[in-house]
Parts: sequence; structure tokens; C-alpha cells
Amino acid sequence: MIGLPPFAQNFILHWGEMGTKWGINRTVAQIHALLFISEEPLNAEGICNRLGVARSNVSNSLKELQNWGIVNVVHLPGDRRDHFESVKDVYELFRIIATERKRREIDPTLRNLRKSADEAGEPNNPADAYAKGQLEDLLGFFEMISDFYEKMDRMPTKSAVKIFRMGDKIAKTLGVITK
Amino acid sequence: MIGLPPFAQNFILHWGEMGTKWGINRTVAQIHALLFISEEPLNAEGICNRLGVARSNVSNSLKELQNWGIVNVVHLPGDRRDHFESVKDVYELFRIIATERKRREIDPTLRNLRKSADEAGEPNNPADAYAKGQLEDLLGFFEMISDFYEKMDRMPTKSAVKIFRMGDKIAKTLGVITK
DNA sequence: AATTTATTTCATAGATTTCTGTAAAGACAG
DNA sequence: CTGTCTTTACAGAAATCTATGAAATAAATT
Repeated sequence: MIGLPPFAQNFILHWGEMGTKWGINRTVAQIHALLFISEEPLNAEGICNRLGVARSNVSNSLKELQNWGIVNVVHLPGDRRDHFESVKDVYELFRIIATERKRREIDPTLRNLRKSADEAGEPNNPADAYAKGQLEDLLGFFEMISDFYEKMDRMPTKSAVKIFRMGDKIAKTLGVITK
Repeated sequence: MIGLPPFAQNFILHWGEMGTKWGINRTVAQIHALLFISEEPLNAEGICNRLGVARSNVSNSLKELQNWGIVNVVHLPGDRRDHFESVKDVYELFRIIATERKRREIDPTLRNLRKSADEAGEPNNPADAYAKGQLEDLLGFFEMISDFYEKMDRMPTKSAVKIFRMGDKIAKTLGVITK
């Protein structure tokens, strides 16, 4: 990892590890980290040099980041190479990631749970009845999460932040006790 | 996958796939799915038979689930084998998972971001200054999420659910516009 | 203590994912 | 159209992760 100050290396390596814990390829996460803290857009070659990974790996990883919608191509005048830059606003970034995860993970799970609960029909034994009940509970939970995501998505960032910051005060206002 | 109705198989297979997208071993997720919809605690042997995986795999996976705190050992009278049951309440389940993910992922990231921002010191060039600024933004975001988690954890389930369900109404009450 | 039953550990086989180098394709200037 | 620069696709190598069976350990029963 060349030409990067230690604090940046620190962060990039950690972000890479964190990525793997979330099912995201290490290199993909590292490239994202690099672009996120880089003021100027970088070209693929530059990313290669800094992270010390193969050109083709960078190419594929960049495509993956573009699929997620958190990295964009830009062109600099007088340079025909593609340059890449990350979404720089933290809230915008996580909003995009949340929306994408919902689409890829929550939505298919909702469909599966509906289908499974449906297929269970009228259970003819207690075990199946119990299982169906559990699936319905899970479905209810995922529906709640899904609706919440959508509400957040329609909200301006400021409102969403307020909800996160004031979570406990809101609960008190609603007349419920916090332990 | 033997002795399970199709709707249960459906769910277990999907939960397994979903697990892999979240960095959780497929078998671990499948075992959890099975225990979650099973009214009675199951022993390792029973899990083997139903899922068709090796005994040792089940043993290790069960240990992993116990580390997460979402599966517990119980003993049935007159049977010396360990039996296992999942946390059955959906809210309780996700509360535990969230707390655990915070501990394993958010907290280390907070530490790393603080360390990195700290190491950056007084940047002596604009690029480093920008990078440090981005890290500080990220740190602020993770601190917000971390605090929110903790607030939720101290709240009774009902209050947490209210916040999730009423997200947009709350925002309106706070005097902010939803798009 | 010996036997039976249950569980865990561990080395390795197997599968999957990731990374690389090369070759092909595409884009552009002259 | 040709030559150069750039990006992408792909096949195989390398690394990582997962699952297995056998052996070791532990626990209960006789």
C-alpha cells in the first residue's frame, strides 16, 4: 500500500475487514474506503498502485461498487481514462446502501415468507401450526422493517437524523417508560 | 432434508442463503431457522437427520449460535442428550443480533476511526486534511448509530416498535416535512 | 472400573471465492 | 484505417472457507 499516510492505510485495511464481515469482498471495500477519503477522483491505475492489487481486480471491484450505486465514473478534461469517485456524504452513502440491501435481502425474504406461510395452508398438526405461527411473526417483523426503510427513504436526511438522535426522548413523549 | 413439510424446507433454505449474504455460515443459519420454527427443543442427532449434514458440523454450528446468544441448551427429563432451542420471540431475537453486531462490528470501527483520526494529527497537506474530515464525518455517523442502538436496547420492546412504526408521524410532529 | 452414549476436536478433503495475467474488445486520435 | 491507450472478459492459480469422518474426550450407567 504505497503513497498513503499511515492513518489512511489504517482505515482502508479496517474497512476491508469490516466488509468481509458484512459479506462484501475485501478489495471492493478497500477501494471504496480509498475513494471515500480521496478528494480527487482516481483512475483504475492509481487505485492499483496505491492498494497493490491487480488491474483486473480493480476493474471488477469498481463495477461492483457502481452496481451498488456508491461509486460513479467521472471524466477529467484532457484525460480519456475513466476516473472514479465515491459518494462523499456519509448520510447519502448509508441511505444508498440501506436501500440496496433492502432490495437485495429484505424484499426477497418478504416474498419467501409470504410464500412459505401461504404454502403452509391450514396445518393439520400442532408442529406445523406452530411453525406457521413463527413464520407469520417473522413476516410481521420484516414488514415493519421494510416500511420503516421506505419511510426513512422518503424523509429528508435531517428528519431521519433527528429520529435517530432523539430516539429515547420520542419514546418518552409517546408516554412509554424507558428502563 | 427429511421429515420436514415443504413450506418449512422453503424457509430453511432461504434463511440459509440469506445468512451467507450477511456473512453467516449457511449451515449455521439453516440450523437456526430449523430451531426457530420448531416448538420442541431438538438434539444434535435430530438436527443432523433433518438437514442432512455431518454431526460435527452441527456441533460446531450450534456452538456458534450459542456464542451469538440466540440458541440455548436445555435438558429434557429422562434424556441425557443436550437439546437446543432458539430464542422464539422475533423482537428479542433481533435485539440480541443487533447488540451482538454492534459489539463485534460497530464498536471496533468506532475505535479504529478514533485512532485513525487521531493519528492524522494536524494534516500538512490538503489531501490529508480532506481525508481526515471524511473520517470524522464517518465517526460522527457511527457514534449516532451506536448511541441509537444503546437507547433501543434500554427500551422495552413496545417502545422500540412504536418508534419503528411511527417513524414518519414522529418526523411530522417534530416539525419537519416528509417529501 | 468398564461400558455405553454423547459431544468435541482436529486434520484434511472439498467447495467456493478471490485474485491474477493474458487476451480480446472497445474507443479514440491522427 | 491504423496504431495506441484503456477497459473488460476469462481461465486458471491461489487463498479462504466449509464440511466431513475419525479419534479423543467427557459424562452417565452398570
